[in-house]
Amino acid sequence: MRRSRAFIPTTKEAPSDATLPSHQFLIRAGFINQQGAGLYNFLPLGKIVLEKIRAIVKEELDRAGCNEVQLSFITPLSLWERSGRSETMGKEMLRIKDRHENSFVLSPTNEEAMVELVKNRVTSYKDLPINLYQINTKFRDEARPRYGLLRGREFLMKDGYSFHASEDDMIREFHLMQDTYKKIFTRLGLDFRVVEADSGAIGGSGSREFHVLADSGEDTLVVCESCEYGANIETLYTDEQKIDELKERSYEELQTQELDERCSCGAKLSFKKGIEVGHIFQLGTKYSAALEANFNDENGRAKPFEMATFGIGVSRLVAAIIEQNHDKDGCIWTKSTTPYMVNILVSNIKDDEQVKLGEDLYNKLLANGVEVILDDTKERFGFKMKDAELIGFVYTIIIGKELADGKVEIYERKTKTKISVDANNVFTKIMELI
RNA sequence: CGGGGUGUAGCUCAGUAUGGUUAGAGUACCUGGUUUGGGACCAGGGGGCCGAAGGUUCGAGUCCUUUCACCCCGACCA
Repeated sequence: MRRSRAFIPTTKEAPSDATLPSHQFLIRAGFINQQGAGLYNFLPLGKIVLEKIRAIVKEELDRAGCNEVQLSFITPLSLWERSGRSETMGKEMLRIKDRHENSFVLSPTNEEAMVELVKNRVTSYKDLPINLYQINTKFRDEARPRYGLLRGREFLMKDGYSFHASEDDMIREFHLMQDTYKKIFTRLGLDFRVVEADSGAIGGSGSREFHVLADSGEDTLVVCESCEYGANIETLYTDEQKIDELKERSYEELQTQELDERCSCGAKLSFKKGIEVGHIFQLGTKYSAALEANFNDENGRAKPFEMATFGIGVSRLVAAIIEQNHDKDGCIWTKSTTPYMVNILVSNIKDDEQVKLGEDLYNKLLANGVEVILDDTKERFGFKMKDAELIGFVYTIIIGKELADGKVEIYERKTKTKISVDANNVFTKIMELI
């Protein structure tokens, strides 16, 4: 992509109502813009990032044997009346009527629809297990949307549902998905923790949340400084007062807070803030029984499916990545999520030598499958650098005044370091880095 | 859903108390010129139904009524 042809509306100032870094930077850098309360448009850069995350999620799930489907976003209200959630979900479900006065709902989640899909189509234990998922728009009419993409009303979510002949098999799948989710968040380049979200009813392992660690997270976690252990304070403590008191503390205050308890591995525990980006849950037969979705077991007896459900907040991840990876100048994308891996900055487009090298390099990188953008605008050096830092490309190749000595620079956004390399070697060097 | 707040140029905001020329600034944008390593400079220019509707008045961005939208704190939620 040529910057001169790209729709990337960057601004020096953020709208006054954006408070979080991810919200401010994603808007300033031209990734998203707000359409209404909790409603966001994805501009070209935001769309690229969203698709990259989606692709990684899909790849890992498919590898784990899941089937991608796409359910209708609009669902008949009757489906929700049968499960009882028309009542329990209340106003979060946005209801609409068609021209025939039939009532529909914008899908806030899809347990019912997935059960309906499988019911009477998967009828034998021989066809189980089966794991279906989709990456699709959800709508929840939140009382108070906020924090940009972190809590929107319309959002992109991966929701998966598995069906099993036995509880044991369902638990096996649960652990498989837990491992798969770890792979996904690791590939995204995130510092995350898997925490127990429910230590009660279903025996301690029934529900796990995946949290991206970030100062601005809404959830307070206790994590081990050595092993993988982590827990949400809402489930760790039974004392409501203690939970409320901890919730009110800022990130800085929590950092200095000493914990009396120690992890079972012996290491120290500390408080962290987290953004929930994934949740896996053992459902049992709650929905299959309610909707009479049965299969025949070895003895030919009808039994409701054992089920589990698995969610990832895809659009929320876009913001979570930036909450964890930013500085005062803007976004710092991870290698697997950057909208472009390489930004070629031609410092002065009136300098024919600089332009020629920029064009050659651009074409060569394109030919080698590198995600590259060529900043061929007529802006000055400082403007282009600020823009590159705000957007957060992983690498920027600076073609500028040092070209007179046959040198160019490779700038790494994360560390803000520049290394000088021979113009002849820059292609080889950048291919090594990416 | 309870409490508080804000709507004026693409964006950030003045102006509203005490109604009174043609509604301002910065930034962004356009034109020309000078610049070219950290969001340049000079000159010129375009851009507004002052959220919407109704009312008071000779006169409304400013006062009154209604309404819509958005934000913040809380409750709720994954």
